[in-house]
Amino acid sequence: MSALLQPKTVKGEHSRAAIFEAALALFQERGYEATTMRAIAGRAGVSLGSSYHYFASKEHLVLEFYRHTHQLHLAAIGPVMARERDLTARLRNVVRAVVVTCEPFHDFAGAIFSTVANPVSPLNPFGKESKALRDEVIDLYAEVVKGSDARLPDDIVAELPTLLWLYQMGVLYFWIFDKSPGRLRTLEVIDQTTELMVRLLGLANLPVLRGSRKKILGLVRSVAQGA
Amino acid sequence: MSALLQPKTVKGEHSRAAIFEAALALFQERGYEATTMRAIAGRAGVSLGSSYHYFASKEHLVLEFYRHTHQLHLAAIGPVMARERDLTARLRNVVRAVVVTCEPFHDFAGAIFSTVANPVSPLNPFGKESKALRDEVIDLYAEVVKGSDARLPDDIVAELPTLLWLYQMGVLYFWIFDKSPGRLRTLEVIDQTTELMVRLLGLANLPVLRGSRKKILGLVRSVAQGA
DNA sequence: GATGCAACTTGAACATGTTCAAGTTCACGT
DNA sequence: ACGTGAACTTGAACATGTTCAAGTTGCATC
Repeated sequence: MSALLQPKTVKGEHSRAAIFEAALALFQERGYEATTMRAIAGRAGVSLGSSYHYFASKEHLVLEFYRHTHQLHLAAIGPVMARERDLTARLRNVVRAVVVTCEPFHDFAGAIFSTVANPVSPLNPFGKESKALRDEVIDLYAEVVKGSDARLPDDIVAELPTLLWLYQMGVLYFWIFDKSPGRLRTLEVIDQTTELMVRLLGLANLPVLRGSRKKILGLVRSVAQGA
Repeated sequence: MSALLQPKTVKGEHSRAAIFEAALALFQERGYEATTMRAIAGRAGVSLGSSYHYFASKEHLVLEFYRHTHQLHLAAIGPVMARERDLTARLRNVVRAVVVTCEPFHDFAGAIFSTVANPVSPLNPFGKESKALRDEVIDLYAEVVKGSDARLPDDIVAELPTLLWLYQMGVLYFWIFDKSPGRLRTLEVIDQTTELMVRLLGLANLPVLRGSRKKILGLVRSVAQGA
C-alpha cells in the first residue's frame, strides 16, 4: 500500500486537506494519543475509511505534519538566509527558527517523537518514506554552509550538512523535554552549541586535531548512511 | 497504579517469572509487535488479567527486559573490569560487551527502542521509572573511569559517566540499524569512537581547547538533567 | 445519452492493549 | 475450626487503529 495518496480530483484535495487540518487541530487540543482517527474523520466531515484512503496510518499524518512544519521553517528563514553571511549567525538563526516554528506544537511533539524515532517504522528519520524530507533538510543545511563566508576544507563541507541535520534532531529532542518558560534553555543551548561547533571547525586544521578529523568525518559518514 | 508489582508470595513470584520468560521467548520468536498480551499469558499459563497484575503494561515488560540485559552485561564485564586498567581498553570492552550481550535480541530491539525513547512515557531514559536502572548504568561508567589508570581533571571526571551513558545509547541506536554480518560495523565504530574520545580527553588541557572544555561540560550537564 | 472506469466514500468487522468488578486461595490470628 | 483480609486470578467488556468488500460519484469516450 502506498504511503499516502495524492488526490486526483479537487474533491479529493479538499478531503485530504480537511483530514490533515482536523488532525492538526485535534492534536493541539487533545494531544496525539487522545486524538482518535474517528474524531479526526468526524471533524473533517468524512468517514473513517476515507481517512485511511488518504493517509495510510495515523503515523502518516505525523509525516505530513513534519512536511508542514518544514515549510513553515523555510518561510521563516528566508530573509536571514538571504542577508546573513557569518556562519555562526546563520546556523544560530536557522536552528532557533526550528524551535520557534515548532513552539505551537510543543505540547504534543513529545508524543509523536517516538513514532519518528522508531527504527522499525519506514517513517523513521533514516527510513525510506522520510527520505525526500530528510534530503530537503540536509540540502537546507548545505545552503547554510555554502551561503556563508566561512572557508572550510572540502572534506568537512561534504559531511557538515549531514552532521548539522543530526544536530538539529538532537536539539529537537532536548527541546521536547524543555519545560523552561519560553523554552529559553533550548535557545541558550542552541547559542552555545552553534558557537562551539564553528569554533571547533576553525581548529580542525591544527596539527593535534588533524588525525582525529579524518576519523570523525568517517564516523559521521558511517552513522549517516545508517545500515 | 504502580509500575510493576513485586510478588509477596512464592506463587506470585512463579507467575511473574513465567510471564516475563514467556514474553522474552515470544519477543524473540515473533518480534515485539506480533507478540500479543494474550499469547504471553497463554504461554505463561496464566490469564490475561494476571499479566496486568504483575506488569502494568506491555511496555513494562520491556523495562524488565532492560533490567535483565543489564544483569547479563554486568556479569559479562566482571573479569575485564577487575583486570584491565587502561581507560581506552576498559571502555572498548565494556561497550563491546553491551552489543554482544544484546545480540540475541537484535531482531526485536528496534521495535522496542521507540517505546524507550518516547519522551511522554515514564519509561523513557530520562524518566522516573527508569531512574534506578539509569543510575546503575551511570555508576557503572563511573567505575570504568575510576578503575582506570587515567588521570583526568575533576570537572571532567564529574560529567564523564553521564556522557558515556549517553554515548552508550547512541551506540545502541547505531547497532539497531546495523545489518552487517556479525554486527562488525558496530564493533568497528565502538573501537574508533572509544579511542577518539580518550584521545580528545587527553587534549582537553591544551590552551586552544580550554575555553571549549568548560562549555562542553556545561552542556553535558544541561542535557543530562533533561528538563 | 449510455457505458465504463477510476476516484472516492462508507461503516461494519476485526485485532489487540487495557480495565475492572467479581471470584478464589491461603496464611494467620483467635 | 473459623473468620479475615491481602494476594492472587479470571475473563468479559471496552477503546481504538486498521482492513476491506461494497457502494457512489463523476468524467471521458463512444
